[in-house]
Amino acid sequence: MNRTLAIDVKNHIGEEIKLNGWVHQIRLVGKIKFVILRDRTGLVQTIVLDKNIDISNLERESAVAIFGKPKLEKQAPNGVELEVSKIEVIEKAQSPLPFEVNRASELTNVKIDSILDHRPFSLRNLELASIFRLQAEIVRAYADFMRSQGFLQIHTSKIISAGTEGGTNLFPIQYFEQKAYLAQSPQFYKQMMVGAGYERVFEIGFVYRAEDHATSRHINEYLSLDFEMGFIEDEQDVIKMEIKLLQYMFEQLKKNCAQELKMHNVELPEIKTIPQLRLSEAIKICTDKYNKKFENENDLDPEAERLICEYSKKEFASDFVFITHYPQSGRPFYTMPAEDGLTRGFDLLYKGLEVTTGSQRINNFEMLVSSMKKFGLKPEDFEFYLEIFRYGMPSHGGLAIGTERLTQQILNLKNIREACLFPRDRYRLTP
RNA sequence: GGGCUCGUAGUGUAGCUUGGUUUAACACGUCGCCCUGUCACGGCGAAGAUCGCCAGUUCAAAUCUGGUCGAGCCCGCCA
Repeated sequence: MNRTLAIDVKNHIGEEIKLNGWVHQIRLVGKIKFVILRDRTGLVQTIVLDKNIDISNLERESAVAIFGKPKLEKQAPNGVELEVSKIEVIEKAQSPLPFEVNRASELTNVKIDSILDHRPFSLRNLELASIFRLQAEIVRAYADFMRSQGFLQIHTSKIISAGTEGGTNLFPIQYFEQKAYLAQSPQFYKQMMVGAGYERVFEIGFVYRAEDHATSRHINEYLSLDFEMGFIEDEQDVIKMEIKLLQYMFEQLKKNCAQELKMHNVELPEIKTIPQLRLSEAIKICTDKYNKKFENENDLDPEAERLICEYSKKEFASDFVFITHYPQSGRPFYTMPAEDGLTRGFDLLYKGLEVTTGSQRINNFEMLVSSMKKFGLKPEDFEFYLEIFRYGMPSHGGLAIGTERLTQQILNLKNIREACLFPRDRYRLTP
């Protein structure tokens, strides 16, 4: 017999059908027994009235086949339930279960560490599973949008010979007789592909940061949504592209993830435009309006990021805010300089957290080489990268979005690890 | 690299400040009995923890001290 999905049960009233799934809940109410079945499409209530059907040994979370006839029933959830004729246990679940998986998280209140220790099992929970359904939609919408704008999807190596952006640490790996590193960004490669003639490219791939921190917003391997575009006027073209991207993405999420958003009590706003502040203005706002003191005026610290987002929400009714005109000292060597020691680099903050870094890049060969030297890098080590800059490199720019951070902020998750299936952090290598 | 906090049944917590009537409590889960409309079902009962580990102080340690292992958070840095 073909299998029917939970979501389709209502279309088979009166027919004998087979359901497959997991035993979500068992409720014994006297001589009536309810078995709630869960499959990938959701829940469906089944009812056992025949006293010859023995379910006394049925365990929650066992994988089962349930046979029976659906009927309309006012008292059932969604008005439909299946009257059981037979239950087959495909594979029994052992007791005890690692934790209560069939309830809303606010009721089970399981700690992130227990969730991650039992990661596949934890995703039996509808609320936890919904995070990754939404994340899949974020990534799908990203790819669809980029393609619609003429971007080519590329896949570049995560095994590299040298780092791109000085500051962050690289994971060294042994590559036969050579020393190699895990890529911290596809930066060089996406720029090279712009110069190659594709003009517009995007990549969805893991990147690796050997940063020795343990916070609710850092993981050492994360999924980076990168794009790079050629023949731009300046960084504003990149910013405009990201605004259109986020508008499209939010529309798609509202349309295709209504259930997931509702499960997390999230109502996505319509993005009209996104305000911009120069870094110097942002610092002034923090100092003047919030009495914040800065030790380093090259960047906003996490507290300042939260304050500026609070300000943006109040003044512009926007959860997002771009910070622009960062000084050269805080940005990577390939960032296009602007007047007064500033750059054409920007960040995007969302609900108090940095989710994007981008910029216009240097496209002139001599300027790039001299910038490299200023940063203490040897141009001869990067010949593979520099070559294309000799042969007519267009003006260009791009950005990178942290997928898990974006997911975390959209769903108001406390910890970024909740937005990552198998997070790699300072101490965790399994599962 | 610097700082702060937490480890108590399968899960989540209380108890620790002020060591002793604690036989370590509560909720969920598990097991048994009852219940013909549950939907966070309900009622009655039961099992399940040498209080992370090691050492110390003490007549007495879940409780105080030191070490150790594990975990969470903040800062620097970053998406």
